[in-house]
Amino acid sequence: MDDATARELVLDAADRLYYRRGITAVGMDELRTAAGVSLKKTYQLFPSKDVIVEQVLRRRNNAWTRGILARAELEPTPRGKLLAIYDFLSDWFVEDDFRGCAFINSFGELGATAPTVAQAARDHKNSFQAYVAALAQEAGAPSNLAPQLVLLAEGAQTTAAILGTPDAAAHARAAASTLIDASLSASRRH
Amino acid sequence: MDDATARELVLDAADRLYYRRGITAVGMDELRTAAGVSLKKTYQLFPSKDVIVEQVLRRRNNAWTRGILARAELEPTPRGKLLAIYDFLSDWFVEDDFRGCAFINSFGELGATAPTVAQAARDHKNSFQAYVAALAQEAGAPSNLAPQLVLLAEGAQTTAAILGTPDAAAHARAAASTLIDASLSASRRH
DNA sequence: TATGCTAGAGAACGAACGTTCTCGATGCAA
DNA sequence: TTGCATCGAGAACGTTCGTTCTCTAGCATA
Repeated sequence: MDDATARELVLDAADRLYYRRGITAVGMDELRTAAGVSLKKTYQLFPSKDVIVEQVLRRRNNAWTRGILARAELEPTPRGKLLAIYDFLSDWFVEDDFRGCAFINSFGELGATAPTVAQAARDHKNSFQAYVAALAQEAGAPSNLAPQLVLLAEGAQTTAAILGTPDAAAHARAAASTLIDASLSASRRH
Repeated sequence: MDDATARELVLDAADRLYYRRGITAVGMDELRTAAGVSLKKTYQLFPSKDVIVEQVLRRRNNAWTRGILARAELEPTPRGKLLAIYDFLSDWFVEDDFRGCAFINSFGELGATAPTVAQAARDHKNSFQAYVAALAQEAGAPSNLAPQLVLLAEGAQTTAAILGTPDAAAHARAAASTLIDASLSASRRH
């Protein structure tokens, strides 16, 4: 088996299992079975479980960014692109295996003891903040709008995960729409 | 030593350690040292670690409710009481040992494998939702305001925890103020 | 066929966990 | 003082984890 495909098999299985059950709950033995890659080869490709976790989180961040961007491309206006974030969340929340934001979950699980996990969560949230801030500026809104929209997205993810219902996406979208309108009309007044 | 005080010592120490480092990361041996209660006595008072976790979460929920209510009592109007939520968060976020919402963290850590932990998180979030909904109704707002305000509070907690900065409380408060005003003026128009 | 090489299955290892057990010390009733 | 119950410290137990090691089967090459 090719090294590259083995790497991918391991990371795919790790992502699925870690997201569904938590990182600590999934041992290397179970990962090996799910990936179909021997333990020996796995340790040839990755020096430790920590590194697998790190790379899984990096892939998750890329997938998130791609998903958000793909949804935004369907919308012509900055306002539409901002609201597309919540449409993206809405689609995600109804998926069978949705279990919240992987970064929030892994931060809660390992953030206090594993600095690389905490850093990955910070990086992810910072890059999302930057994305929203760029869109908000493009829309002509003052700089305090973006952090507010981010809070709605974060809150929607945790609420949908814990309560197990997807309603939070619609609530977040409605609130975001209100905040955007208020922000733009306020900036027009000055 | 009195049983009641021993119980309290154990739960106090467990709460502190679990919150700071995560539940799985804290063993019974460390808990015993921190609490100053022997392992034997601890297992006389609690049948298992799971039960300790359960009671710690219950106490956390009570403390949260008391804190929110105490802040609300300082405000005469429903609108003020709603915004007091974010003042409460603001005070909390700047505390040295703030590390996010214990329920979100423990849900991320154990929600997938420990049903009682997942249920405790659900109960906590539901009771908070109900509290906000009652206040919003008292303020004369339509029923879609409360879930939006809740999302801001949840998002602020995770954002402040992961980024390590307390700014999220102020952003949430400003957004909440905007949403309340928009909601009340909209309901007056109908 | 003989020989080296690779790779996978799973045993092995040391550490850490939750939980129970042992043992010696202590305090108190008679 | 003696006997007895209680208690804490920490050893012990069985399990699970991450990681490494062993052993065997298969395969390419001479």
